[in-house]
Amino acid sequence: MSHVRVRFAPSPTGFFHIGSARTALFNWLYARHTGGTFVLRIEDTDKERNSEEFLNVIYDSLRWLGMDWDEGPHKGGDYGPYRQSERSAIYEEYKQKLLASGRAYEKDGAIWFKLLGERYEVYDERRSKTVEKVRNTPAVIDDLIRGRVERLEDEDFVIFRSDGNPVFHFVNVVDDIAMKITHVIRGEDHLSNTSKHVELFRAFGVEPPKFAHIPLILKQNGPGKMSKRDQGALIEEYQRRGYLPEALVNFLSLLGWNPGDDREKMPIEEIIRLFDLPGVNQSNARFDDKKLAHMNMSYLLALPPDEFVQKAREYFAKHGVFAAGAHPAESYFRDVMLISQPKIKGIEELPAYTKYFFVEDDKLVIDEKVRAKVLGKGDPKARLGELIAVLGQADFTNESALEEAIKGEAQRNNLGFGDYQAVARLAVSGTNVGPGLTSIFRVLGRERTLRRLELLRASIGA
RNA sequence: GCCCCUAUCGUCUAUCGGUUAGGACGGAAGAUUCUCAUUCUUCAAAGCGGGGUUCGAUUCCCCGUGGGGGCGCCA
Repeated sequence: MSHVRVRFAPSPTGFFHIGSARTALFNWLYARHTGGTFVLRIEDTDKERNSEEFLNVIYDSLRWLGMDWDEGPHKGGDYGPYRQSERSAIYEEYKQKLLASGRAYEKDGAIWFKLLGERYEVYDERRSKTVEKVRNTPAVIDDLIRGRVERLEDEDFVIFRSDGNPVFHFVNVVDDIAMKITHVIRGEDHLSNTSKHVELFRAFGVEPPKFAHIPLILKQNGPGKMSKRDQGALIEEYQRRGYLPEALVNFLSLLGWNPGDDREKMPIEEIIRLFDLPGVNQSNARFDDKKLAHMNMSYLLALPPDEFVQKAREYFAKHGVFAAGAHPAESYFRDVMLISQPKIKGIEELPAYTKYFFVEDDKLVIDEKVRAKVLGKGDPKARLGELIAVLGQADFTNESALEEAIKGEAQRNNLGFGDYQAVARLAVSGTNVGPGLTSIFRVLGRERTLRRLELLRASIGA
């Protein structure tokens, strides 16, 4: 097969939609799978909404997700420029071709594409007016996912607005020709438009590329496809919330595609190796944030310690968790994060989950409901006293030594570890959930652990 | 209104005519664990309806129905 060239052609709207990300991903995967070229082209013909900021949203999101482009902005290439707003001369040239061959004409100040065939008039109910139609033969769309699709294009359509700017259908086709695109992989919402595009390719005397219309992502609740307003629709939201891009990419790759067996969690190299267009589903997929969250947790648990701590550090910094000048020591922060890693489902849980590690002992906030519950049974004051006594000599650098020490004390009093766990946890963390108790002890250290135990004991009335 | 695509557990999906219809998320129950989470075990849960084709249809075809999309001087 000749060299594959695919493109992702977003328009800068200020958002990066999850559906766009999936379209980009399938293009990128196909390019990487075939050793082809992934082109990034910016469709910014609509001058109303267009700014550097909006462009950066696209670049940032693609980079964050790990989709590097081979040609495009910041990269260059032999078929530039890669922003449609800079390609006017090329569009003008192609417009002249159509004008010269009689396949375009002017009407109402706009330039229209002319279909071939006998003309007739018919009343259009939807637009409630009479329109001119053409007895055309159906365009044949050779789709790698849908198979052969025929669709009749029977009305001339505008290719240049009266303000002189070309429209989407025209620039899309011209650029695909000029950039020698071999495979057009895009959402199914473009399938009906494809007949226009095929007509244009033919009018330019060019064989259309292979098409692959991928299923859409439907909103989780309610009818219709996912739109910007829907919960979970924007890539930047996942970025902000500390999702792992590898997890999001893995999840997205499985929305409308699968490797043909039961594998789900796969490294990107594996996905690239297995991905192919004929394996893409034909029916739309409903978004499922629970499954994404699970995938994210799965990746989080498997993250090497250094990387996990790095992610946590970035998240804390980005969200200003620590007041300026109040950053904890690096090794302490690391210890806290690493004992929390196996317990959480997402990076975003970390600040709340670990907050008691970063307050002064006497400023520890105790959850009142938990306090009432824990102190309401047994003899908490006695247990705290026993703990304080035994922990005075224990080795705080060794979690199993701590555990043995507490178990030994429990045995002497005919009790179990559990009789100490809840009250001790309340004392050091102010809550009833968290990392292993002895992990908390080790990280807090003897001095702070004992102080917190003392503080709680002192607060309990005789 | 016209046109196009589509249809397996609640959700994502496997099955390339013959299976006790499999897996995952979510749900339920249980086990493990110092809490929580993880992990493990078990359970409930599906072929939209009607016609064909065939010895045999979830699988192929047709018609309904449901779902989705398109029909701009938006992209």
